[in-house]
Amino acid sequence: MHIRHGECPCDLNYDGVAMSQRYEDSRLYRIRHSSAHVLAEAMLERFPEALIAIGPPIEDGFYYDFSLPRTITEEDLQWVENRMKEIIRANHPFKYREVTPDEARAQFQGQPFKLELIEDLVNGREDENGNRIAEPAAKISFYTQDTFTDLCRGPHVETTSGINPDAISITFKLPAGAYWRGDEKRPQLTRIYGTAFETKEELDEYLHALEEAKKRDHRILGEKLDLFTFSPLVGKGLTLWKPAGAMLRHTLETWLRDLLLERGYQPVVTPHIANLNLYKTSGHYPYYSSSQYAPIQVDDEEFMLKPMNCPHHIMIYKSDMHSYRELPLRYSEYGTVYRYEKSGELTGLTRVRGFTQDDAHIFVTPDQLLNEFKEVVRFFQFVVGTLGITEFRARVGTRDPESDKYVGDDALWDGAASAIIQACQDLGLPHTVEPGEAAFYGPKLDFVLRDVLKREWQLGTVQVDYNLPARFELEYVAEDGTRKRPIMIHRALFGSVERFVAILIEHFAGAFPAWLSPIQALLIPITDRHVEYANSVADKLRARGIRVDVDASKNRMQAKIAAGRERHIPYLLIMGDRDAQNGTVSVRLRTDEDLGALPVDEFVNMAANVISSKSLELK
RNA sequence: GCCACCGUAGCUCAACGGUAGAGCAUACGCUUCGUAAGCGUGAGGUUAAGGGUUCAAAUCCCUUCGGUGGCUCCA
Repeated sequence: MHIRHGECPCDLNYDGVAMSQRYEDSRLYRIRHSSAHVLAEAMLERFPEALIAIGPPIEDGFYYDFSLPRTITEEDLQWVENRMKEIIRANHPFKYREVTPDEARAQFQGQPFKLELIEDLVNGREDENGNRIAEPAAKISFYTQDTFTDLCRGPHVETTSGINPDAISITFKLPAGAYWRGDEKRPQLTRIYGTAFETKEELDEYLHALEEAKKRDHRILGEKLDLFTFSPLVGKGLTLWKPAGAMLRHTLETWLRDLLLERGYQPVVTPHIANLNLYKTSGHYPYYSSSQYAPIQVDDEEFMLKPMNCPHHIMIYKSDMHSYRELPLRYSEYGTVYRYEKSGELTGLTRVRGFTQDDAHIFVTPDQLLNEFKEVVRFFQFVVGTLGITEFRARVGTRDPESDKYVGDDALWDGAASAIIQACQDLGLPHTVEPGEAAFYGPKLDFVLRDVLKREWQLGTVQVDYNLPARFELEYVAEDGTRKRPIMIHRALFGSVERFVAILIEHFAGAFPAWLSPIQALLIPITDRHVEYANSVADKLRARGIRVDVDASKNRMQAKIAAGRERHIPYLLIMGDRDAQNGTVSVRLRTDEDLGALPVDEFVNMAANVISSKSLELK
């Protein structure tokens, strides 16, 4: 099945460690599933005309979708939550019953969504959770509690008192719109989210964790740390990087650029617009046209803002004759691209309309494909490993066999997909295979990370492509003198610099490792008469490449320390008379550890060492 | 794009039909202090924009713009 964010935590095995018990088999799962039924019962009391759709457990809770006669209000929600608790306390059993299709149809007269589900079960199309089923369902079953009966396979708790009325909430999250069966062409329903735990303490803990998570949201920290901003006058989804954010970004880019050079990548640079014909040749137009900005008319030609860098790199490849001896040929570029994302899809730095990919395209012979692919995966592992990021999952995106949005013939697709799966197996990389997640030109391996609100975002990607080389008629001269077609690997490790920075901000909660911190040391002269000494120390640190700020304000030292802590600056260097006399700085770490007075050179050596080693520690 | 909610000073928020306020930040003055925020004064807002209702609108209604939570779609 498709795993969408917020659903099915069972497979979300971020660190590859097998979970001791599957979520679906847990008591908590049954509690949440049962809570969804109670929610539906209470909602039907509040809105007797409501149409009911589906209500599954999800990670962290459950939901139920309704078609309502009017907009639901906060008062409605509160009423329903209170009513749910009453129903729970009445201790109604959940009664299971198998029924015939006709009984099912009769039960749900006037409930068109349920009737559609019944027909799909009877005809073997989809089950009630939207999963494809090959055969007609063996049986149709109901669960009934109190006055409410639902089409359902279970499992449930024995009676409603299996749910703790003090450990449920449907008011913690606003209702949302959701399309029937996830199809934007079908009716939009009102989705009520709820959560349930076994104890009130667990619920409170969950709600508290949610509040804490919001504090490390990259949008909040981006404002607080002066990293980036947006302006409606510039345009939504178009990031303005402030000096501190640009410094962070620059540091990341420089680091990766050096790593690329070490690994035999060659830099290339390409423009931000191109003739529409380029994208017609590549197939990006029209396959991708819904996410592209409208063409720009220039004289009698049409140009388009660059939505991806691949065709440009291909034209560089095509500008020369290549020998097999040159391959793998690796072109890399920080390529800024522009994509028209629907307005409701934009989110902070994770989803924007203009972003920079750490893009590269590698041209290989068939023999080289597997090994080169594995090298890219190892490269990704090295990059995130350096940052201490271990929580990600690998997703092999293959073609959806029922969709027509893919180019190229089946044999090539299958060959490419099996190469990717082979590479994962060779590397011992746990992965899921998900149909429908491929690029239009080929299957791919994506590295998916979660933000602080547990939403999934694709970052690094490695894609195998036989199609664009064919469309552009790419060639290399083989050992035997014949012309052969290279295979392309599209790859990005950060994915986009914007999204990667967002994930980093949240991962570190704004307290970046020293080497990434926009300001690495804050110099705090205790009084005005120490400013001169602070400036001389600052010069020494800058000479060793350490990024410093001198707080020469008239604030008290304590206030300067507080400000430095707020900014999560790794090293706070306090200096007063004693330090000026002895040539020392009093070092206080971001962690509040006090290292006492150190000779300036000693501190510089320590800090420079931490920075150059990209250590996650501060000493 | 769709459903819902929201938009008050640079930031975080208050006032919720009756003349727009606080803290932080900023400017100026006082203070010159040894490890989590010294004191004072000033400046800063046609309450996102436009329209409507009302004797009176930040507050109620409509439109547009922007944001948030979802859905859809994606790096």
